[in-house]
Order: sequence, then C-alpha cells, then structure tokens
Amino acid sequence: MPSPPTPSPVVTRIAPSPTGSMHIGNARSALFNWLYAKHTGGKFLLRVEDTDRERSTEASVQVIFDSLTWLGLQWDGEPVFQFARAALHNAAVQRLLDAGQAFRCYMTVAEADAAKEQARAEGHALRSPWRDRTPGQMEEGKPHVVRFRTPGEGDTVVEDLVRGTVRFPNKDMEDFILLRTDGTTIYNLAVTVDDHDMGITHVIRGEEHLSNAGRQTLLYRALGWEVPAFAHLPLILSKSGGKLSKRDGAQSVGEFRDMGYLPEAVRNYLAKLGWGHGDDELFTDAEAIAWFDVADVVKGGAKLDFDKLNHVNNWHMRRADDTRLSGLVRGVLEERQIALPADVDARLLAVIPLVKEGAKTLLELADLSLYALKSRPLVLDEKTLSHLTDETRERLARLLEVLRTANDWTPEGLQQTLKTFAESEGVGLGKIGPALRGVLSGGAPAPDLGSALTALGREESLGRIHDALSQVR
RNA sequence: GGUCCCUUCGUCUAUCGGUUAGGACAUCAGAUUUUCAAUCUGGGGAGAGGGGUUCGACUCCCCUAGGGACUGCCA
Repeated sequence: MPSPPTPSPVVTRIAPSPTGSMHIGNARSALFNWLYAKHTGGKFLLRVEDTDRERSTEASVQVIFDSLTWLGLQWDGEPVFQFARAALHNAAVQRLLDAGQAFRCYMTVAEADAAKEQARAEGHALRSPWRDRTPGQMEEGKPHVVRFRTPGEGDTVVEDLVRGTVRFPNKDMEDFILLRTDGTTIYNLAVTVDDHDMGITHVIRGEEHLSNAGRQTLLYRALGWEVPAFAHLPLILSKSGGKLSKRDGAQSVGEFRDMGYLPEAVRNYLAKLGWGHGDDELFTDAEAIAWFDVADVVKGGAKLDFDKLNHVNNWHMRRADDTRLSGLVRGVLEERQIALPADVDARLLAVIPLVKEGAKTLLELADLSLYALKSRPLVLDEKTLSHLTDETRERLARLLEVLRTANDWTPEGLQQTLKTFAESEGVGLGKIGPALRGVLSGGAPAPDLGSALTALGREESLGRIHDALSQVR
C-alpha cells in the first residue's frame, strides 16, 4: 500500500522584541501559534528580536520568558536570538547586492525625506535615484544604506489564511532599507532570513504586519526561497475601539497575572477573542487544541471585555485544584503583607472550596477567604455589635449549645441545623443570621452560614461565638 | 495624502443564498435570601447606509460612511 504523501510538519513561531513588557496582543499571537502547532503536531519556536540595540534589554528578555512560561506556552527547543545571527543577515544582503536585487543608496536622511515627499506628489512610493546608478569614486567609503530594489510595476500578492488574497501594488512600496548606515540589518530582512532558516511554515502574527508580508514576500522571492503561509490576526482593541493603551488597564501579561487571573483562563479567553468554535465558550486546552484552525480566525478587531474574562476565570477556578488555588491565594495575601496564622494553608484549603464559586479572580478569592484566617478573639465591626442585642445574645448562647452537639458538620447539615433552631426559637433566620455572620467573620465577607461554619470547623466556630458573647459591651 | 484590512445585539461571536438571525458575557425583571456572590426562570437587544445580482441576500458584486494598520536608518 503506497503511503500518502507526508505533509511537511508545521513550524510556527512567536517573535517578540525585548523592549518592555509582553503585550497581551503578542500573548494571543503566541497562543494561536502554539495552538496551531499543537493541533497539527508541529513545533512552536521562540525568536527574540533584539536587533534594536538601543531599546533591547536583558530584563525584557526575561519578561518574555516569564510571560510565556506563566501563560503555559512552552516553546520547543532553544530560543533564537536575532542579533546573534547578524552575520547570516549580512550574507543575505550581500547575495541580494550581488544579484542586483539590492543596491547601495548614498542619499542623506534629509535627501531621502525630500525624495519621499516628491515621490508621494508623483503618486508613488520612494524610488531611490541610486537604484540605477553605479557608485563612483566620489562615493568610495561614504556612509550609505542598502535598499531593496522594489519592482516598479505589477502587484505583490499575499495569500493570507485569514484574509484571503491581498494584493499590494509594487509602485506603492518604496525601496525599503535592508541595511542601516552602521551596517546592521533591519526588521524585514532579518525576519525573512530567520523565518526561512528556522524552517517556519506558518507565520501567524498581528494584523499590523500585513503590509510587511508584502515586503517580505518580495524578499523571499529575491532570495529564491519558498514563501511561508501567512495568517494575520485581527488586532485587540481598547474599550473605545482604538489602540490598547495604558488607560485601558491591563495590556501586559504580567498585569493579567497580577489581577488574579488563572493562566488557563487567560488562554481560554484569548482564544475566544478572534477565534471561535461554534457556541463553545468555556473549554480546556485539550479541546482548544483539538478544535483550533487558522481558517476559523475571525477578521474583525476585538475589544477586551473584562466581564467576560471574569466569567471565564470563575469557570476555570471552579475546576482548579484547591491545593493549587490555596498556594496562589496565599501568594496574594503575602503580597498584601497580611499577617497570616501558622495554619494558614490548612485554613485556606478548608475555606477555598466553599467560596470559590463566588469569586471572579484570585484577588476576590483572597477577599472571600480572609474571614477564615482571622485570629481570635475577632474585633467586631459596628454593624455586628449593633446586631448583638441582649435577646440575640441569649439566642446565640442557646445556638452555641446546639452547635456543640450538631453531628452533621457540613454546609447542608448546618444549614438544616440553623433552620431547625430558628423554628424552635419561633423566629425567622433573619433574626439570627446577621449577628451570627458578624460574630463568625468580624464583618469581613463570608459565604452562606452553613459554609462559613464548615470552613471554620467546630472548634474555631464555637470559639468565635463564645468570644463575642463574653465580650463586654 | 497613498496602500491595505475590517464592519451582525452594549461586548465576544454563530450563520458559510432560503433561520421567528442562535449562543455567551453584560443588562433588566422575578425566584431564592443571613452579607457579597453564586444559582434558577423570564425579558429587551443586531446585520453601518445606498445601489445592484437573484425567485430569494446578513451571506455575492459595486459605491458611500465609519474604524484600524502600514507608510521609521522600530519591530
């Protein structure tokens, strides 16, 4: 039986530049590349685009690693550093120069600016006068850049996996620079050489690169290389529909982490932003990987919606392991520099499963857990004190005895116990609840009473009630 | 200015020529009620505008409008 032709394995990549934080749009590009690689059984590579020596920093490189790691998007193999490949980039430029596809341009910046303006007036992009001039003695040793000899006519066609056929008139693409005056290469050239050398089959990136795809296509052809598949993702927009800015709150991966979102929730939400699988809203990584296809990416830009993210995060917290959540919440509390009891881990583990349904973020989960971490005797708030009338105190004293012997110490069991107690007292739960809640929590947020008691445990619960009753008014 | 891309409820989206245009978040009303949530039930809410093509258009084509990207010796 003849074996079917083996399709070339998919290789994707994320190529951030280390010039600050890892932008959320970049994170989504990473996610889509990762999903597609996983879906096809291919590879997902990381390349650090550090050719801008002015702005690239060591710390930012670490931020990229940390962000991707936190997000759970593990890249395959060693990261590639673009600057380290400078010699390869230069060799490619030399090839282009030798083939007449590129040329040395001796225009000064001012001359180039003027030429651009004139070209614009004439209805086309910059064409350097040096594209058809041979440098003479005068130019020997003079500073110059190397530009690509962009075809004057025809169209450059990009077959984009999400946008379809996109046509760029060559006359509107300038003779873009390949090599700076200082001899270092520029983005479009470096990217093309690196993507080719790394064997990238699918370039999946933000829409801001769509027009670069035209220039890069020209370079691939000039270098005699096969053009990879392109897929340009719609942009993530701010609430007002514009570019994401500081005003919109979170723009970096680190900020999402600090706001208390789980990485799997961020993956789920980001995946849904610009891609969809029917009516599926909440899903696991395994499902996303099974379902993901570049062809299903939507075209329009999407605005960040924190309400939806909260909902997604809540869903993932519900199904998250409680020990893991306890550790994360503890981290939040430590960051807040809150004094924690010695048995904080045990207490968190007891309370988190009972309150996490009502929490949207780890920060809220921390807030909801706080009541269980207080040390006796609790300081009661004004509201609770006002509930503690003589009548209520006597009632709580009787309840204390009931709880001492309650045999079903579970949320449901205690709920029933309280209900039965209220009936025996001939009052509604409203006569007991607020006071009991305050006595147990000291005024901090707490779940329903059955759960609140359960999380505290019998000893702590009885102790807190007792403390309040013996407190002098 | 030029080139390119985009446009369905407030938001994210489904629809791939024939649907009462579906779902989710948000919102509103009700239920529950011991706080905040969560939960349950129900409601309102959309094809930017104008031309075509077609028996029939959200879906295909054109124009207009609006939004965005690029137009760097940044990436």
